[in-house]
Amino acid sequence: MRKINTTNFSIATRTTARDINRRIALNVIRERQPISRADLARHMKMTRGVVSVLVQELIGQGLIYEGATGEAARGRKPTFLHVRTQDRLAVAVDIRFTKTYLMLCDFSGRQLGVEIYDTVFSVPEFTKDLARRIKKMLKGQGLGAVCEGIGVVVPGMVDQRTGKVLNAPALGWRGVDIRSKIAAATNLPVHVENSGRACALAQLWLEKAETAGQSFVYVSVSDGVGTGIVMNGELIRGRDHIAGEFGHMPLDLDGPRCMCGANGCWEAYTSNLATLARYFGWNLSQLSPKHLKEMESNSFTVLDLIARARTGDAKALSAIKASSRFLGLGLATIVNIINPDAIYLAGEITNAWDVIEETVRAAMLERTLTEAAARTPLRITPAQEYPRLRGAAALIAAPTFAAPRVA
Amino acid sequence: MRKINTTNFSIATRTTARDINRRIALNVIRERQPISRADLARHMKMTRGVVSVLVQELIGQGLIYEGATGEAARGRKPTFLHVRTQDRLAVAVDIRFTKTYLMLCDFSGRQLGVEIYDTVFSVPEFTKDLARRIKKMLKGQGLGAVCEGIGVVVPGMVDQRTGKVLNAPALGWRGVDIRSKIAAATNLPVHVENSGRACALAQLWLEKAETAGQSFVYVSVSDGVGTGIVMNGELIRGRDHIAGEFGHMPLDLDGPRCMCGANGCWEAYTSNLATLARYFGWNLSQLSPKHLKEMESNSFTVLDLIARARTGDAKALSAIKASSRFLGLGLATIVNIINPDAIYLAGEITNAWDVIEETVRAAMLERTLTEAAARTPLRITPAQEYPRLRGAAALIAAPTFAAPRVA
DNA sequence: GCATATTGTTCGCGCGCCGAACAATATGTC
DNA sequence: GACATATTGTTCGGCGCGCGAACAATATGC
Repeated sequence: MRKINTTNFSIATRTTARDINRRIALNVIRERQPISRADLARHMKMTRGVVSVLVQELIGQGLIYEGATGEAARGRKPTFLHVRTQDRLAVAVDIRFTKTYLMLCDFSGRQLGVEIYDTVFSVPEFTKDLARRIKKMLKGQGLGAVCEGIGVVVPGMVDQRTGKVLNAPALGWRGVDIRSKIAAATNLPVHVENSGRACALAQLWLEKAETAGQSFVYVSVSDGVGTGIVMNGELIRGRDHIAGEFGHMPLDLDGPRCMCGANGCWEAYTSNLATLARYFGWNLSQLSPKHLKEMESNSFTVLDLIARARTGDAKALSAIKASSRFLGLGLATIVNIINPDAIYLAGEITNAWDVIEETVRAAMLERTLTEAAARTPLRITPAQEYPRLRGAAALIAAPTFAAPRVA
Repeated sequence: MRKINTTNFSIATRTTARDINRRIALNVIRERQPISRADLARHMKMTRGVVSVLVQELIGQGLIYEGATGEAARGRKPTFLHVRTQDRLAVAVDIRFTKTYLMLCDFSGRQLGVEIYDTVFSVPEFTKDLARRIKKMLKGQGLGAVCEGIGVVVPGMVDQRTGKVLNAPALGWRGVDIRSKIAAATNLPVHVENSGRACALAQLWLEKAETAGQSFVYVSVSDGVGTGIVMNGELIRGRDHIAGEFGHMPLDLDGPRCMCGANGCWEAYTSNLATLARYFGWNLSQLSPKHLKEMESNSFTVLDLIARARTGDAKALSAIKASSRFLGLGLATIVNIINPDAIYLAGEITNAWDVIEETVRAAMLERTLTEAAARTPLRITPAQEYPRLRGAAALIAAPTFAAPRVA
């Protein structure tokens, strides 16, 4: 029951029906490939005649191609259709506090190359260096393949529409128009996104949909807590392109100081930093960026903490369990507000899921308003490599498959 | 950039284009009536020829009608079109702790009659009584008009899909299938919704859209805090139809006990009850339903408190300001999570907006992640009568105008 | 060789947008 | 009053497109 926006709508022209059906066909092929025209027609509940034409057009647009012929018990053998993703490339960039991650991948998300190097904080130098690396990376590829854009993930506030980094405290960037700078240096389209939303995009566009999970929240626990909201198959970006920041909802207005400047954010209770602080007895409120840098180089991570807990370190276990409880309390609030089909969980702490699940679930039950809501599926994202980078790639690949705007 | 759900989509048939355009035309007429065919064609950027046919169909369906002829400086005078709403009726029911509100209105939201009576807590008696009152109310109307359904608003958890009241503590109802009971007693279609979401529906479907405000949050501060989220012109209902409960996000995990059973919910800090409790020095944690009942009959409301504050009662002013600060802190979290185009505010406390605006804004700035976000428009809903009842009516009227499902 | 089954293509039909022509209706001007 | 002009609303041929049915292509089993 969506209301039509009478100040900004698209009427249906005589090509609209076909545009819609062609795009649906592309998506069905994408999810069920390899698939024959006849099967496609059955899934779409259309006649083979129409599907045949749709397929012809998609082939003409270079979006799909005919593969091998399949087997059939009787009758003519089907011609399999595949989405053309192998030779459509995207460059993904994930700029983080210590390291910058660079990946080349195709439109299906398959990795073709990864580079990790120390982050350069000076914007001009960073851009120049990045352009050089991308050029080199693309040269390594075969000729047929074409790079269709660069997706950039930044930890902080980003205006996806203008491509500006509003505020990325970890990098010390404020009001940096990173998109035009990289676009100018590489001569490629550039899209910029925040890390939490990027992960949600990756889940939406590059992972196999387990159920009809068209509404979900992605929660990534790392140094901070990044989140992205997907409703009805659409990433929520918001008026100022800063939507989705569950990490900074309060658990206690007078709680520990958070990186964002406020007090008692969820992030300040359940992030990796919070967990380590709890273990080592640090006062999170007094940690300066300098301390953080030292800690990174110190290189004792939550993964190490989990290992200690597994070998019987009671203090480690209690630090992890405390963070898990806060994790669950935050998830309960997400459930009360969004009531999503599922919540995806990522981050180092999920490696201890067998240890913490019970605590997380119990905490959720403490604050969810119904028992059914407390049973919201929690899906641990399998140690999929580089979710942020995959999200950056999804920024480039998604427009090819997105639903056309209608009404 | 919406992803197509490949397990549940609608292909475009040869009538889809017209279905879409007909519905768009209906909505444009609705928002700009009276309007001529020629004007409609200009607004829709279609030829008059097509619009003429669309209009003919809408008239045939009884959705619009031709009115008077308008004036034109030169040339043939236009025939004005109007949406037929006067003789399409809806019954709205708002069941609350002390009183039940019953309203008859047309599809434009115009009130034709209101009845207020003591709430009957026994479900069979309530139903029987309600059916009798509705029958009588409808008899009072002219013959031509037809009632197309009953919208029911319940304070608590409601599954809109099944029509069941999951848990309404104020009424003591749990697992009551109120929809089929009322439907059976009245022989009319019944839709049930939670109060916060109903208010959001009313704002979306029955109020003139000030801007292209297709994404907003409605916050209603009364005994509790009810909220509804509208994203891209669609009310968020969620997997279990309990989405939108910002009222129960925590401001402090160890804060005062809330009606919902958890501690430190936003509601427990900024609701009318919380404000009054602050003024009278009550301990909210220890208030039983019985106390609440007494307080209601006591009939000292937040409106009285505001009056006292205006006449110089410093204690009253400080109680109001304290609630306002918590209101702003909660709004900041809403902004960080949803980043809506606007937030609509309703409830008694908005009558003191001139007094509290500064406090609310300052509190928002404390926790919003960017300054732009802190400037999210706050729209005080003009003392529109009975927002819940209007939402109940919107439940019945909305399907007539909603966008058709495509792709 | 023939019946049968399945895939993929082609074609007539009717729906619906598009553009243009046309009818209807008004105002101004000579 | 005749005529030019302007605007609204209708009609009609052209063409895009889904739909159903017929047909061609291609396989298996007897």
